[in-house]
Amino acid sequence: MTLSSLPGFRDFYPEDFALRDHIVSGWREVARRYGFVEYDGPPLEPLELYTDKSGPEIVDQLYTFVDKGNRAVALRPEMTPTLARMVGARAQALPKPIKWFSIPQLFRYERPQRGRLREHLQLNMDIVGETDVMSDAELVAAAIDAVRHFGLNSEDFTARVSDRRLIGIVLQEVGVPEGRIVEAILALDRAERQGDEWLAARLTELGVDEAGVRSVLDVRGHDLDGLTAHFAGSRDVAEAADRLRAFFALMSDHGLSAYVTFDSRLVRGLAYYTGLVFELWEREGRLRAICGGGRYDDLLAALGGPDLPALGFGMGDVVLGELLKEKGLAPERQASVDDFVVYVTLAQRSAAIRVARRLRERGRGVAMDYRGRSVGRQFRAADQLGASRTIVIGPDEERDRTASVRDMATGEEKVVPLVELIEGV
RNA sequence: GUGGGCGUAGCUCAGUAGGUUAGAGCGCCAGGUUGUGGCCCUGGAGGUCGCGGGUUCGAAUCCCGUCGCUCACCCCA
Repeated sequence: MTLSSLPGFRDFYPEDFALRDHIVSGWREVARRYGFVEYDGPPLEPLELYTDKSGPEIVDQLYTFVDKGNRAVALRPEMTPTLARMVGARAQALPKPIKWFSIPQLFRYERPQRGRLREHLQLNMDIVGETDVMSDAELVAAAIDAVRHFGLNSEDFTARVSDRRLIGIVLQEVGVPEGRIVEAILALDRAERQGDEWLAARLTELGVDEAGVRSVLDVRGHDLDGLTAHFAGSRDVAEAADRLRAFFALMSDHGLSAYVTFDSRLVRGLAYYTGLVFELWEREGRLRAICGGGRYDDLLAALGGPDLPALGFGMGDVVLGELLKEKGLAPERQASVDDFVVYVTLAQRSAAIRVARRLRERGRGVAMDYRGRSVGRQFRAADQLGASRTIVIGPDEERDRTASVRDMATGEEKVVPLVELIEGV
């Protein structure tokens, strides 16, 4: 048996599953606290759901095949098209804002690397049907809490925030033609990796004159005030900046100011964002973004869904999991057993099983030895399982209807009547 | 898709001027005489040295290919 899992796919051994479950239940808890409700869709979707509206690079990375009914199908690479369809079907009936979350397993055929596999779990939280800046702030707050929940704080990670509309207006101010704003925005995104020279050349290509290019390079990295000061003459810039200021004021109300910073260099690669964009990053490490999202007011309609404003984010379990392991915040193992019931001789086995049953009925996690090994070995097994108590049933205990209960942490042991043992749980 | 590094037991790693049955620690299993764990002692299981081919009398050690992991690109949920 030499079969291994496919590249980029994971086997979850119990200790791995412990981390996965820790993350997933933490996310659920945070989503619940923000008033989001959970939904899910099929992992397998019609291929057209993605080919029609998604970019070619996404289509290249799709897991696709033709099923036995001769349908072209794909494993879902993202959740938004499914969300658009589901919300679309009931758009009229659902009270707004619609606050839904999901933790789908998503698939993408690409080169696996640290923090990026071909499959991952991703928390998706979306708000549909609301444009107020308060929804922007609450969504980012939820994203931050979805990381803070695991014990990370503002020394560990930070949220970079920007606004596509503001950046678009700035680009318009410096002379990018109306129809090429999106291209210029994507160029800004690539410039993070390609450098200023590349950006200058690209902007020139897009029709920006020398002064405009200099202007863009100047304001890259400026804070919000610096940016508005630079374009002091523009009412549009001032207005767009005001929304961001309101956003930061709200983040302060959420008590999360320490986490958020405006970053004019952040634009995110996806073409469909129309306003707020944000990413969560580990402060020091070389890991990828923990999370990314933003406002996409036109996307649902573009996907054939309802014409409703929306915003959302995706947060993968892979990068977050790496980070938790790095910081020593990952659980070592799944919850251990509560009680280990020892039978001293085979004659007490039945009595011991009955005790175990009563304890289980009370909700205790109980384990026993199967082979009647020596008491010493049974204790060792109890220790290995991390039992908090070991309950010994021997001839004396059986006769007296008692049990010897040993606290495994302190080593303290006492004889307790069975009734008390069971009722005391 | 492109380039670099790596690939020996479940884990962390030794082991090259190529030479008889490939090692250690941890972990696992069984004992240490049948009523008590964490320590200790003894024994054991477990490896086609990633896989395939080549060079050689002989390869874990050299060469080629391939797969996987990883890092940097590319791209990004």
